[in-house]
Amino acid sequence: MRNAEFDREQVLRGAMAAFMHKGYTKTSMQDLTQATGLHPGSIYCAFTNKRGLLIAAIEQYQLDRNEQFNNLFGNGENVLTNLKTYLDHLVIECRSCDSAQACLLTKALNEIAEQDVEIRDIINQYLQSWQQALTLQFATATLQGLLQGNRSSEQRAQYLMMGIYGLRTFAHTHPNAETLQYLADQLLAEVCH
Amino acid sequence: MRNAEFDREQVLRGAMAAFMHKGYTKTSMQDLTQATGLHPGSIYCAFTNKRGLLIAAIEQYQLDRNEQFNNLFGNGENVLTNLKTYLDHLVIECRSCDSAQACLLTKALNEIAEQDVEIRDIINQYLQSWQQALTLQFATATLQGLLQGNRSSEQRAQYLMMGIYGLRTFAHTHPNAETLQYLADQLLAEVCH
DNA sequence: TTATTATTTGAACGATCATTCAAGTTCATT
DNA sequence: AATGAACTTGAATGATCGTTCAAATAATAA
Repeated sequence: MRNAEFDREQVLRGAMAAFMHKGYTKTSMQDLTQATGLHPGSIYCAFTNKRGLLIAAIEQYQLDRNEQFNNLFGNGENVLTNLKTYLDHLVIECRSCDSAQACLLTKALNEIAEQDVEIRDIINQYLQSWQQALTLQFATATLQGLLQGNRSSEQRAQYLMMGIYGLRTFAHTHPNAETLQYLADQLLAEVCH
Repeated sequence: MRNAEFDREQVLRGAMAAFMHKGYTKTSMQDLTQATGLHPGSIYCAFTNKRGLLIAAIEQYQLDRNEQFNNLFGNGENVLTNLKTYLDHLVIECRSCDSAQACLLTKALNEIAEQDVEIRDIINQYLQSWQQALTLQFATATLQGLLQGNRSSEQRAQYLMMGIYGLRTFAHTHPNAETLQYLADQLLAEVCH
């Protein structure tokens, strides 16, 4: 017997970065051997093929994002304050124009959703669980009497998801920082109304 | 001397469809010869290379969309009615899950914005002019006293653009028709407030 | 008609792609 | 120490990629 020598998380974060930078199709195995530090044979041994590496990278991405999310919203603070912080972080991320600004889930969804049903379903499942986590936050805020209006928590979460998707795409068009911040603030105000 | 035999618009619409279906990188020249009816040599003679064909297809896409836009908003009707119709059409387009649902501008922006500055700038210019057309509609509506609140027309247009981007991505996650329609209605209500 | 110039054709090209595999290496188990 | 199963290595593979080009064709100008 023998265990793998590489650090799986480190390898997947390298692959994540490569996929986010160039997109799935344009990222070659040569790029991936460089990004992961693994030789082709090792990648195929551990992840079956390039597609398997993408799926594993997407899973790791979701795990990382989930941890961030829980760290922020699990602090016992006011839900609305946390939402504000959450969107502010998003704006900062969108402003730093490096490739890590992209969300791997939506990037892959846009690129290969129509070509690969299995990957599309995996991504949709992750996005759905993300939306449910937001729904839960809105439900908590509702119980605390922090929200106006009579929309359901699910409706608020759906609208916020739509807004986050939109903000990310809007950021690609290179607006100035104030515009992005304004849109985020407007979105938050709308979703709490 | 001799003129080209093919119908340029027809060729570009075929290329558009291919690029929207598979994305730029995944669309092979073989796909493009089939989609356009042109042989490789003719494509290279007319559009320099695959990239040139994409640029021409993007231009044609913008021309087509622009014509649709002007046909709708140039009818002299109430601006808000037209905006409602506009978003309803968007929802229908998002619901029909065929590849034409995607916006070629945002699809290409997502895929190659970071890799190709020139194409990114071209797309951004078209998206900007689209936003300006919306700004003009909001300005008209403001003059007619149709809008509440004191936000600028440009701010409303930016928010609507963000919403449209978001709605398209959200549609990729396959929500039911009512959810999409709800989000569109909510977006319109918000942007007019 | 003839000369000229542009387009069309489609086979061929080198480059690069994802993938494979046989040989070498390593480590838990015996 | 010996065994054997699992991982690593990296060159090699066939397939496919975008692109080229010389020959054939067509249309305009002289």
